[in-house]
Amino acid sequence: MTIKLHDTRLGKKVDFGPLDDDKVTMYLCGPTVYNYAHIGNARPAVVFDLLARVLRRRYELKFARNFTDVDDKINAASLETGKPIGEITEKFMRIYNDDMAALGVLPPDVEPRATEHIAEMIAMIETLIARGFAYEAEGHVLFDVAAYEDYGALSKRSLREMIAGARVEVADYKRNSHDFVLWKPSTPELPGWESPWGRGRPGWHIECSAMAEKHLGTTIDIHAGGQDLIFPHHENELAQSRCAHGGEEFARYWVHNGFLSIDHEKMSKSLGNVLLVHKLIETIPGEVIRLALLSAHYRQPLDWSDETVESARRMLDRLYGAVRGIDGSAALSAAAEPLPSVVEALEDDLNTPKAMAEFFGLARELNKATDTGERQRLAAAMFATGDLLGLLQQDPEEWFAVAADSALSAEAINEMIEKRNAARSAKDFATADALRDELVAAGIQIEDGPGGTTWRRA
RNA sequence: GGCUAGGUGGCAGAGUGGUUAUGCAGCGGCCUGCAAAGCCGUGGACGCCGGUUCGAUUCCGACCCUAGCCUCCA
Repeated sequence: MTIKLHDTRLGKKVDFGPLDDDKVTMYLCGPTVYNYAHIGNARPAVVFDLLARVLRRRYELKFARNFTDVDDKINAASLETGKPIGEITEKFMRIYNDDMAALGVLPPDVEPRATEHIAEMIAMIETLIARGFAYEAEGHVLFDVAAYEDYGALSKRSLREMIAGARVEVADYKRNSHDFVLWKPSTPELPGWESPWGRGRPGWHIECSAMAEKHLGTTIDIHAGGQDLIFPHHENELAQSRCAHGGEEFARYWVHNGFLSIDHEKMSKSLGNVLLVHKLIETIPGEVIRLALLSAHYRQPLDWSDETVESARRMLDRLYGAVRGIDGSAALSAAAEPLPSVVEALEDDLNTPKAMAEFFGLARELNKATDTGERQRLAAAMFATGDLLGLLQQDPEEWFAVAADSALSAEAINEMIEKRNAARSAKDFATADALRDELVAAGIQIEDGPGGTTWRRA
């Protein structure tokens, strides 16, 4: 079985094979660090973290995810808050990594920053000018889309259509309305670097091209990102890189995740429904958010709502419930392999819903098994599968103890359980039930099992 | 308007040219002092109209609807 991926350029699912037999390179467009990441930003981070995990099982992966730390939005934020640009970008890079870590996103192999690759960008722009794909105009350097005949191949648009549908006034220094900025001049108060075209700063698209080239080479295996980046960002990146590299292929597979909506509405500042990961993780376990983001196939649209979250939480309850109370599970998991059917589903274009269905099948098997050795073997497989998915990373007892809504301490709960069990032994069921009702009212569910009484948050 | 994706049972959400997705919720049973969890069983679906086919939710065409993109939003 080969890994299958849906390639945006071809518009279909294809067999994946890297350029190098056992090495894979992958680039993901990371955040522009001027604000907290929202849940929509988290989707590609989580989805492609999972893809990275899946790829690493078979290949030596070099995964790069950049930070865009020079951008007009950052400049605006600096102007607004009066804080230096570097302070803003440092702060939000740190927060971004912390927030993503809370969602089980493993650090990529490289996290290049745009500001540390200015020289590479300038060199690439010079090459583009020298080869006739870019021109200087009024302190700007622009990419000449007319010089690149495959422009539009990725986003499947023709230049003619785009020009016909253009709704924006064209700057008069552009030869063509779709020419895009590679370099633009900076005023003294804006961040800027000396260049052959004067003091200025790079355009957005060239950043990714330069960073991908520097860290992954001229041709990369997988380029990932959100669907909304296909045009213009990825189309432009593709154009720049190919033209700078003598027409060589830029990315062999283009993979894009679908959009996320909130309560069936587009997330936007004007609607006031922007959900920040930083805020969400205060009340929702990171694994719940992660699973919620993986509950739909990555290319499908995903609607985020309270139900989405609650549903993910219930799924995790079921998985954690199966492995609860099994000894030595953590030690066993080190040697265990993830469930083959889960791996297979993930290797089939990251079919996470299918993978979860298979995972639940394993949980059911475990719930049914009575033999201790069998239960340990199955539990080890559960944890190994969880490791692959970035789930089941907590101790099951801790998972069920997270009593966010309960005012009762663990000691108080255990005390009440003892009292209740004493009453039960004495066949005083009225007292026992009263205690249980009290706990339920506090958000604690009692479970009498063969090994004694356990509890969980409701 | 153009381009690209979608429209599946109460909800979420995979998949398939004829045979159980899965999770939650429902119903019946087992277990339990009663519950909860778990297990067993069960009802319920493929936007609309045509076409291909022995047979289509699955392929083809039209239509309706939804979403994203159409110069810097993941």
